[in-house]
Amino acid sequence: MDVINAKLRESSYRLTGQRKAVLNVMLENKGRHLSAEEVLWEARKISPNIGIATVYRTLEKLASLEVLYKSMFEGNKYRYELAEDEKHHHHHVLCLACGLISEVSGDLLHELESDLDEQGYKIIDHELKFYGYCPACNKKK
Amino acid sequence: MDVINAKLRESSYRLTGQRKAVLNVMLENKGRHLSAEEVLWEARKISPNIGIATVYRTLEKLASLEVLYKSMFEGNKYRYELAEDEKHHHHHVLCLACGLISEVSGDLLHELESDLDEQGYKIIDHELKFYGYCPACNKKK
DNA sequence: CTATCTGCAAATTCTTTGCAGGACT
DNA sequence: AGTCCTGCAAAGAATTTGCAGATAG
Repeated sequence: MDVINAKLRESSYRLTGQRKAVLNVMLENKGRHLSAEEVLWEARKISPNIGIATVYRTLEKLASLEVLYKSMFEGNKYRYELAEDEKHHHHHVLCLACGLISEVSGDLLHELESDLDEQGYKIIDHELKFYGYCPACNKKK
Repeated sequence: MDVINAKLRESSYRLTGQRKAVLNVMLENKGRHLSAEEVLWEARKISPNIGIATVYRTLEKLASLEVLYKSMFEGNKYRYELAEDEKHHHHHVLCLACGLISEVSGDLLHELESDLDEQGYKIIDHELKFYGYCPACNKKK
């Protein structure tokens, strides 16, 4: 939290009620992947008049500061999650049955990246998603 | 091509002029990743009155038959590429400088998948994207 | 004070859908 | 003939932007 505050200050970022609300929503949902719409509903419990534009602007800013991770799900929708240092590189498993998003840690990909390195690429980041069934749904089948 | 035709027939799929046009565009751009809009412009050279809706419907159908692969790029836009059997599992490298999309083959991910298997997941597919610089742009820096 | 932030509504961008007419087999 | 297909235009969904008023520092 101190780290987050420091990051915010760095970029002439005003800590308004609405931003506090969005930040609280994200902190209270550590580990979950929320859409902008979901953040809006939660944030309105704290800051009732907050609008969707403000939510988007805030999430965008927080993502650019790496306070949040932003990634695309369901092909056409971003979801945001609190960035936690321990899991800098993590991957998502999306359950095709129930929609559960779980996470896999592990940096299995360094090998592939150094291959690309040798080919002349400079890899900055990667994104990996798995599609399948979560343990609960897999059992039911 | 025979394989494609067979697939089409299987699903009471009519090979109209517009669909031939889209298919030709994709065949002529083997290895490239086209957006619906790009397919539209190319297809109009062959079938001048084709509309964007038809392009989407055709691409969707071809993707469902696994004649094409469909994947999300730039966060908000699908791109389509001809499916070639040899590279069933391949991954994308998106150059942050020039936008070039190149491909990596290799199924480095089985290891991670079997880990998940042991945890009770049933993994059906995965999608991996790398972000960085292609050899040409990396050199220029 | 004054630069930044907000809510609203309108605009954008990509994709999908409804419908009336047209075409393939 | 009858089902499937097409183009058009309108609808949808997610996100962004312009603007005039509000507010943090």
